[in-house]
Amino acid sequence: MFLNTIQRLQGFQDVLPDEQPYWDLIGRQARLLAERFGFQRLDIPIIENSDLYQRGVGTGSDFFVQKEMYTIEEGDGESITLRPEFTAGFMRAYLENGLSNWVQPVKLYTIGPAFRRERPQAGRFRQHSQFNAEIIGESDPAADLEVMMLAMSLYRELGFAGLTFQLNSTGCPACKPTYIEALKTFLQDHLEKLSPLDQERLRRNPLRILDSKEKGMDELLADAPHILNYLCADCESHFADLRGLLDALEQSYTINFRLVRGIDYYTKTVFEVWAEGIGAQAAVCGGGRYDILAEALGGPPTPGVGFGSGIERIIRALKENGVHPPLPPVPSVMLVHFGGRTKEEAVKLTYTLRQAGIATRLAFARERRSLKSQLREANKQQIQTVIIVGESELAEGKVALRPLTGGEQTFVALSEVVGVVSSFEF
RNA sequence: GUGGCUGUAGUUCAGUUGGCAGAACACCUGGUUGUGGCCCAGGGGGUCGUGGGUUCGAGUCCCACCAGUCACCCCA
Repeated sequence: MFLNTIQRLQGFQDVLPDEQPYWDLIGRQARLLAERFGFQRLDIPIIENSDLYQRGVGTGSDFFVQKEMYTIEEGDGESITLRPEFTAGFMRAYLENGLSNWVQPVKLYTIGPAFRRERPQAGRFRQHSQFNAEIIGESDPAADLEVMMLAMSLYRELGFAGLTFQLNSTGCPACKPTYIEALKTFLQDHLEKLSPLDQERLRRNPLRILDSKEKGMDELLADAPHILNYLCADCESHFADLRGLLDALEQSYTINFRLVRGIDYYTKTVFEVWAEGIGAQAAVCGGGRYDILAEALGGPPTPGVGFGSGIERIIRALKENGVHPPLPPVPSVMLVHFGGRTKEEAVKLTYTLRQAGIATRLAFARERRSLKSQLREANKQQIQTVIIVGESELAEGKVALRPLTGGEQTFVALSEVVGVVSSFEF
């Protein structure tokens, strides 16, 4: 490498050709399934007014969350932010474009990059890509089921096992505060068992203690109050209905009362899909219901539920599961030549073949280049048939067709090349 | 923001008590006019992450910084 060349930013990645088959596979499968489930594509800007994410994510959420956003203060006083997630932007687009006047609910999906300024680690990058699906305008638990099953179907179709649903309810403004008080009271009675870190969490965001990784917390939290015992009637029946639907589908899930969200706008259902063997970041998908988000953005009360799934983590899980994507097609034929008039003829034939729909590679050479060198190139490119445009063949108005997959070299008239090559089954 | 581990060719890595910078693979060229793969020969490519220090001499020892990686914090 040359000295002082500009390098990639920390936490950003190049996706080289070798990796593209994974992206193609996942993108194709996600679009296919989303549309089979009746979701329509919505793409939103990568940059939005900072207020969207500050209000959406909530100033009452963690201060740290905002520190991890890429926010740019423009010279004219405008503040803009690279999207750290999709949900707030989807709700903004729903409100702004009058989607509440469409047949309800509206089912939308997208796929694209999101940005978070955090320290990279396994499966976490500063730019990552998400497949995102949302159902807006519907409070039926069947909508929760729908997005959950879309996520699960994607992973199944991609062909890996070892997946589990983690399911919980986070309540609503009517019942969540009561639960938080009960949890606080319990923890304060056991303050001496809390690490300094968890004592800090207790002050800042007590729910977060539930997914604490500090020692001894498993035992302590086993006796802690569970939110499911504190749900209001509405939240309780919603959760019961969702469980009933999952049972009816014979879709297994694990109730995880320690599954929490760090963001304010979540209500009722929260869920994740965990995959085995991808390190500390086991979740390939996280989602939930957000019935109070629309109001936080200044809109009318509008229920919503959805999930986001990190593509990089899916790829990581696929590799871990030994799933290999299909390889991309390579050019079927390659034109080689010896410069001069043979080069001109090779160039003409190349574009003629491509117009006929045949994937064609052209040998490049500023000077006369040995046939050996050109054939070596063709071999490495896994070309199936080489078309040799040589002086002697050209003198008879022909070219040589050399199959690299075995078989005899043949000679074909220039005018018949397209027809003959088209008849091959590549 | 915090901590562990790791930084030598495009890649994976070796490099002895401090003494001329290496291998494999990959890439390029050639092996008698223009015939691939296998084989053989040759070639290009490195401020040894960066900067300082110790030393006659540092890839090697010391310090700082940077980057990668894994974990924590946080996780939309």
